[in-house]
Amino acid sequence: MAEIQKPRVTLLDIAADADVSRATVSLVIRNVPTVAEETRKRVLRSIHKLGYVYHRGAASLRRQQSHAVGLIVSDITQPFFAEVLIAIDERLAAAGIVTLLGNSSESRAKEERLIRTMREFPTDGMLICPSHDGESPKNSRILSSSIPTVAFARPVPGLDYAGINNAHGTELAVKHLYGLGHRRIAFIAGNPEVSSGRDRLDGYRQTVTQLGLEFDPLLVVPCNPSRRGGYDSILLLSQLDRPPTAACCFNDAVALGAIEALQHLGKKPGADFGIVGFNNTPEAAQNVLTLTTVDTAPRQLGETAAELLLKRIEKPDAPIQTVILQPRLMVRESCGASSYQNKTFPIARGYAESGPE
Amino acid sequence: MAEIQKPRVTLLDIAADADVSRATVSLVIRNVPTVAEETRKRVLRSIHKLGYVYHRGAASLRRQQSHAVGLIVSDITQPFFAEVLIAIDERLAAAGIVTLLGNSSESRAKEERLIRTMREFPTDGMLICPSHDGESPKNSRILSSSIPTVAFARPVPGLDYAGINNAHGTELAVKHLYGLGHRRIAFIAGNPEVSSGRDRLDGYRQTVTQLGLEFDPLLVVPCNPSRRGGYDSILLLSQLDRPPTAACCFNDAVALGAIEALQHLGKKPGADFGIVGFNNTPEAAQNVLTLTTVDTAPRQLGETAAELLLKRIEKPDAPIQTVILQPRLMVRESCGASSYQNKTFPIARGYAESGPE
DNA sequence: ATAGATTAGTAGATCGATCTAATTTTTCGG
DNA sequence: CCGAAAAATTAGATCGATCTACTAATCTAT
Repeated sequence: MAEIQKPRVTLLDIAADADVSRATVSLVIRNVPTVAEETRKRVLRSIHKLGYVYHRGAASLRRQQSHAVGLIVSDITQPFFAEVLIAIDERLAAAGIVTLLGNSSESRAKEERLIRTMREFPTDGMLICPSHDGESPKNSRILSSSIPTVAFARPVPGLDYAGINNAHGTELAVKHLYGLGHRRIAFIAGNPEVSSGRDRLDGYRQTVTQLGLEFDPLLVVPCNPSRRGGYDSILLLSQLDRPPTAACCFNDAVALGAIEALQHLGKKPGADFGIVGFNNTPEAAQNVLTLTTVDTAPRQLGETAAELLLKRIEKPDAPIQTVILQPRLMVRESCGASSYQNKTFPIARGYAESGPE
Repeated sequence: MAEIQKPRVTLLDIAADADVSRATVSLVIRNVPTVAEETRKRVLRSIHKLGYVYHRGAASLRRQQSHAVGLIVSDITQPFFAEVLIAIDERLAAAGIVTLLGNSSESRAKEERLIRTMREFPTDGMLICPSHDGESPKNSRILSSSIPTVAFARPVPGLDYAGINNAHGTELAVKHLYGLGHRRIAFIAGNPEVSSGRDRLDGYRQTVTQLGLEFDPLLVVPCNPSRRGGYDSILLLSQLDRPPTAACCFNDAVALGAIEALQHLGKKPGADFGIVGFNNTPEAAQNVLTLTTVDTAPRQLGETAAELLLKRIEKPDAPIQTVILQPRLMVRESCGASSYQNKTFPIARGYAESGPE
């Protein structure tokens, strides 16, 4: 069944078949209007007949642009980044650009290797979410030294940047809880050493102060940014002399872990205790007690980043741009808006709807 | 600060600087041993001095191979696929191959577009997890018609295939539950129309029969393969005249939803009711009640797929190969091995460990 | 010392598409 | 029907690295 390795069909083959020159075929392919309608049709027929496949590589070499960009993400297994990535890919595909993906796994060494590979490819530009310690000057030098590059989710000095207003996110969360009557609000902080964690903590601290509440360091619990981290943090907080009545969480996974811990302690999340998540990942809506969370609009972030890159490629010398997206609060059940205690139980649905496998 | 767009440094520039020919520089770059040590050093010095960046595109054109392969995945947001993808990427990177990622979002149209783009690029081969209806003859014709291609996770007739033994996975799960004394075991089935769902259901049915248990269609509940689906399915099952005492689940998300529902109904999962998941995603271990689950070893799957592709590229005419990985059972708490009711509570850990953001 | 083998280095063609500059063909006013 | 302008087409150079085939230099062995 395996066909014999036939050599690639090239412009020259088409040209011979359609009885025109290589150049004319190229014009037809690129839809240049100076070709007579009749020859155009003849060429197209030959292209179809011989099963011609365009060779981007060759075109890139001559044109000095590849219509490919590199995309380096720090951890592809995170739902937030997966969404960003999809949005970037879709936006760039719409502009006729192919995306080369690299996953740095938060490793600086891998990141460097990826950057090198992508420069060699060569790509017309790069999108990067730097690995944790990405703010070192050494890295930014490497980045800015060559092709158009845009940072997203985590800023890099000297590069265009698309990010979200993390501080505003926690501000929304805290104010929401305050509005529901909570006066002791914990912050389950994740890792406050990465830029997103730092900014979210800042937002928490400032808002608490602004609302005239006491800023109590005991209410700030750093944790592993996972379900387990959220679970453990609630246990810790419950042992305080003056325990909190609500918590805003570093991300949705932490929030879901927190909910689990509360249930375990016999508390009713939503009714007895308010929980706000961060990111609005799909599981926030799928959870049985749906999660009130800060929607960081990953798809919009991806689209924005892609657009910044397209602009930068077009005008390499334009001044550096920073776009910060404002998150919104998604109010659901985990703060008591409508507790699941009163909810009618759903009936099992069929499997027609798609979802994770 | 923006440097002036300087034209690319090429072999010719290096050659001029090191006072040798283009060809010699090329030999040095490719580490061909026929170059005298002294000239080699001189050339390397010039390369470093002028900041030369290798141009893969140009090399690919001449060599007729790109050292790039396409990777098309049906849904990158799923943790299982994200893991597979990382493993593939790492294995190929070790072989000096760059991966072009495409996400088809389970859409046939996108998949076709991606295949075309990757053929144009051109890539030396492709790895594909076909979108749901990927077993149609039309698709397989497109795939097999040109470059070396390997399917993974979902088979495509006529292509090399790396997959997991889904039927054996549910067999392990059912037998484990049987061994613990369960005699009415439900199967929360996800979507039995995709190949993985169908195979898992087959494994369930055969094992149940083999063990001499009654195959009761009421115990098979198709559902949305999400937490919500698992939750709803347990509610449905609990209303049966003769409810089950255990369930094996289509995947970990379903299993976690099921656990949530059991807790909600006042049952103690692990003690009163056995639950087995599928895939061994990170959340299975991170859950408070750790999940007994079928480990499908996504990283190993990825590695295997990558290796199949490397072999296929090397020998395009070798007979088609299929590698099926045998899953293993990860015994944790959700079947009563050691119920979390007796577990000491963990103390909150610091944020030194890395984890999802 | 010299033929023959080995080692080191190079000129020039080549991969496939595109660009430039030129040529051929067509159109059309007078 | 001529000649100029416009339209359609093309030859040949080019992008950057690699390959083939060849030359030049050095080394052996008799």
